[in-house]
Amino acid sequence: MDKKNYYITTAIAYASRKPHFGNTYEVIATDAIARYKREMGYDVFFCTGTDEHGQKIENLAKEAGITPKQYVDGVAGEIKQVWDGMNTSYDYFIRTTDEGHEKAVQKIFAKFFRNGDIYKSKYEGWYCTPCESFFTDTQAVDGKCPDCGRPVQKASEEAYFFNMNKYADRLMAYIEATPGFIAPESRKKEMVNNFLKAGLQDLCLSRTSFKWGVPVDFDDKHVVYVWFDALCNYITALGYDPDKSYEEQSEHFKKYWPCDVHVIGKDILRFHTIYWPIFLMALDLPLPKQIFGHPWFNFGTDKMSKSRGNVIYADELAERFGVDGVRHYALAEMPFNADGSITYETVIKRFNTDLVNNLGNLVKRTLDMQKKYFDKEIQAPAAPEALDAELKDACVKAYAGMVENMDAFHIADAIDCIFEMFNRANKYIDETTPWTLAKDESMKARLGTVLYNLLEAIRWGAVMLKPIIPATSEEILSMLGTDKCGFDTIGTADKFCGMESGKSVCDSKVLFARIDEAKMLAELQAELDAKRKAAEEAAAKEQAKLEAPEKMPEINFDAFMAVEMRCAKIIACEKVEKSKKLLKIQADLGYEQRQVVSGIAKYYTPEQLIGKKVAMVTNLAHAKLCGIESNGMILASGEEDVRVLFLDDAVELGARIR
RNA sequence: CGCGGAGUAGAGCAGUUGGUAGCUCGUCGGGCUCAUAACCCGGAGGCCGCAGGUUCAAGUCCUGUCUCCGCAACCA
Repeated sequence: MDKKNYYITTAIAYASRKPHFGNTYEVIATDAIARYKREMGYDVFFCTGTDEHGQKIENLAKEAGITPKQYVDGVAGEIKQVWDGMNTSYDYFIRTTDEGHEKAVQKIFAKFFRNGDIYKSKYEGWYCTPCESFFTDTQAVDGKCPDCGRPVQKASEEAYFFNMNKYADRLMAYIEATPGFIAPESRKKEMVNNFLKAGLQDLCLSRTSFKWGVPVDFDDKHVVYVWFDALCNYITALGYDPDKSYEEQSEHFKKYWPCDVHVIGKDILRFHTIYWPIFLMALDLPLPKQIFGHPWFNFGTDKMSKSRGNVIYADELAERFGVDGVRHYALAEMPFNADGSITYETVIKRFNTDLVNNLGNLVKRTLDMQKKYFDKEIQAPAAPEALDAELKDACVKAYAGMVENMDAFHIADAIDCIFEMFNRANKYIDETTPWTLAKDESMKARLGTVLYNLLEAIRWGAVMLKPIIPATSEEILSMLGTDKCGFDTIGTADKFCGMESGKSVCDSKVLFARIDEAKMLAELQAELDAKRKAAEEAAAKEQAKLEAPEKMPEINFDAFMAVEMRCAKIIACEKVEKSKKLLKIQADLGYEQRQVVSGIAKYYTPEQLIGKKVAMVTNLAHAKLCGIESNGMILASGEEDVRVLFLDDAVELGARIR
């Protein structure tokens, strides 16, 4: 192999709805890395795509009155459009509904079953449709999903399970032996301490409760679990053939697998650092070299969410700031290890400061002087001075810093290095005062040299910006009239001579138009308010719908009477440490005392409860919550706004309630 | 005592192996006029969460403590 290969992926986007700015960040960041690696001489394969199966999509399609396939075709198209709009240079866009992918997933599943990694058993638990997740009794009784808080349904189904523990030790050894496998480092500890050391549970890999998924070909009641289906994209996108060993795979596959880096959101690290490597071990394939869990963008200090009406879309931002305005903001503003924050104010500030004032103005003032003083003709750098070396050094330093940071995925720091160099160039103009030189005919050679150095510095900067804002980079280089565009034309002091004297530059253009901050902020704020209002109205509508709740199956009188409810007086109550939701309650039933743990800490303080009489279910199976014994249940209403059912003080302790 | 991260100028952040506390934005003042009221220079503004300790010397090491965040657990 005479070329270094580099395989990089994003997580595939779930095709339930259009991705917001936070989702789009991942693709932009991955694109910047992919472009950077290409410039560095790697043969890069950059893969992204859409995850299109699952009950949630089946439901959304049903609501829309179309088939799931029609639904995902629409959304996948929308996602692709956003990715394309952001000028992302993916080499392959995979959809999990692609025939080749589905076939391969079926074969992998069957192979696991043949090899004994998957066994058939029975699953009983609670299922949250939006989250596509099963929960055990201890996780989700009382009917709510621990992740999203929405109701879960009781589900019992025959299912296929993957024997995780068979590979846990090997995975642990791999993680320990591969520094940087989980990045950033802090995430590694979370995964190892919380999951691997605690012991893995076997993962349920099939579903029978809905149809929209890859069917298990030897047992067609089942469809494959969406996460399994989705993770496989990383190898099916390379044309993985489950019937062959690694050595027998296609040249294309072997060229790029194992993957160099999976860029993913920090929220799905568990799937990528635990389940995915284990699946690969079961396939006898080499493991990816690195999983990079990037942080998320918040809106100010809040999470972006549709219900809050604060969702920002990349393409809408691009209408105001241009594609490169959005790319630059996303890449420059996101810290490496902590969540980033987007506000309209910072978007405008960064745009004006970096792109308009520092970069755009530098290019324009330099080109305008070249035109004014030399009719655009590039002069030979014939009259050097000590000052010139400082500018040259700044360029060399910027390149070295950019490379170091990009290699570590510290994209924002890499951008800082580049803009610091532009800053130095602006200062150089002040130091050399070309307009003064222009007044003295004898300084003509010096003036030509100064402008040459400036043009060259701009060329270096433009080349360095290729991975970040490719369209702008290209535009600057074309204005300079140069074809020296690659990383190989910059980097060391001896290469500070790419501009060719005798050639001409082109007319300057305004690269980024200055934005009136107050004016646009007012516009954007008005839009945001409108969105908020719409979200509130939608929520109100939703609320109105709830007046006719879904009916539960009828039960007979005996079934109802099987629930023993009695009046109890709360005699002591305290918060459960380490828990946001739980109160530990001692209640007196008259004939005995009970300890009950209740998840109402958000709504009641202990003082509000002590001395009150409440309705208690007394024959509920006891359980442990956060390690604390609970023997009963305090009745309360509501899901979002919980209210305890207090009883009239006249009710006798221990009195049966029916 | 479940695991881990963070608390530094008005805001957002850097501070590597302990040795005069920096950057960006904002703010105040000055300079320049090639340029998109852009560019350049300078000032003000911090007892580096709190309390102890080690040291000639601590944002940086140790101990304790408070607060915030992530993961896990969790609404009987």
